[in-house]
Amino acid sequence: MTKLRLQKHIGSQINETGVVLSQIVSYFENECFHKKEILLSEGSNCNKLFFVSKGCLHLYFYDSLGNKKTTQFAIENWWLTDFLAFQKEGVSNFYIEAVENSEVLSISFMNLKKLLADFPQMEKYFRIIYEIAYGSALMRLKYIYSYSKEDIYFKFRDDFPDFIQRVPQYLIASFLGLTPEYLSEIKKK
Amino acid sequence: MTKLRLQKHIGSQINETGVVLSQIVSYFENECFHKKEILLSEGSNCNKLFFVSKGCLHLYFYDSLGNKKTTQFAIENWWLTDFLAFQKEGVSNFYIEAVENSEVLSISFMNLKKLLADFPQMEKYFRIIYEIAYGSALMRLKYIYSYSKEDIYFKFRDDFPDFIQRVPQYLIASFLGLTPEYLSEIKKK
DNA sequence: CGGATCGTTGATCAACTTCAACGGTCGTGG
DNA sequence: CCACGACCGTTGAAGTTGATCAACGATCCG
Repeated sequence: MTKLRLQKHIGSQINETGVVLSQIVSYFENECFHKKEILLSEGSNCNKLFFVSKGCLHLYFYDSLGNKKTTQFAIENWWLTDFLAFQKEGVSNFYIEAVENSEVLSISFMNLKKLLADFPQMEKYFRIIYEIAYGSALMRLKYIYSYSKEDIYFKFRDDFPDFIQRVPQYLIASFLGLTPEYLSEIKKK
Repeated sequence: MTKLRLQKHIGSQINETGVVLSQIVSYFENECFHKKEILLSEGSNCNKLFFVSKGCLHLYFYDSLGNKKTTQFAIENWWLTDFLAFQKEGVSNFYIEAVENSEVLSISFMNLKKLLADFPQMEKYFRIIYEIAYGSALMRLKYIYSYSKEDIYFKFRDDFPDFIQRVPQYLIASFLGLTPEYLSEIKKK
């Protein structure tokens, strides 16, 4: 049962009985996606928040030259959506696609509001989730401002060695903000 | 009374009586800093969260070449700290400095925990604050990945015209991740 | 007045991109 | 089971963006 993973994760952040936790996860829907399947398209309304219980997703958009740019990955225990669109229930500029066959829990904006109203403890959970996500976004910005692209790659490789294995190189390149060709050149050293 | 600004801001996000709101803001301390004064130093423990009620702060660090890099500004109604260090009550790698003479409300990590325990409604408030902050960090990352430095400057100038006026140019340059010289060249056009 | 601070200018240089071509691998259909 | 094409990584040459460095000007303030 893949909801167990979410239940555990919530339980690790807030103090609640198993009964309450299982009520909470009942607000979520279980969905499976195979590799390359699209969960969210540009131009469509972003009204779902995803929790990855197995597999890997990525969030990307097309820049003005038509290149795909990956800005986020999400693996097990991570949350993903186009947060900007989700917050205002608006149209998204992004795509979300499965990098691997993935199992995902999803919740609609409406149901999330309902969940937060019914279980105010969940405000704390999401406060923590956003806090961590914000912290890591800032860390990423700091890296971008601090290091050359070469160093950024090395840092990433050292910090997330499993990621390098799991995700094709051109996605890594896109995520780190450099071209596949240049990444290839860096790797030679 | 500068706490009024915070009170209003909290009131705009969560539904509470004036009485409760004024209890909430009583957890904060009022502090004033003059231009260039330092609120947080690298190497010191980051145990305070700041809310700007008047003025402007910036968060920066020194890169490996010894250049100051500004990663965040905070003006009225914004929260600022080294969130990574604050979360784990750890040592900071950043400085926070007043760009202008500023009035700030501060709260220690301990008191924030106390506040959240005493007024669980505040979890919602901070959930929203982090949600917005995270959204804007992602937007910034998207800009960095999408546009040339020239375009980033133009976007910034169009989106935050008052900022350009208020903050010296070399800080803008640092924040946008380009050199003052290059920014100068861009402006010529 | 004199110094510190900030913005500007132009020359040189390095980091990184772009483009075009090639080679390997994997999966699918014949 | 083989052959083909799609997909992905690699290579090298040429081109661009933006950084660096040094010098000069302007302004502000004590």
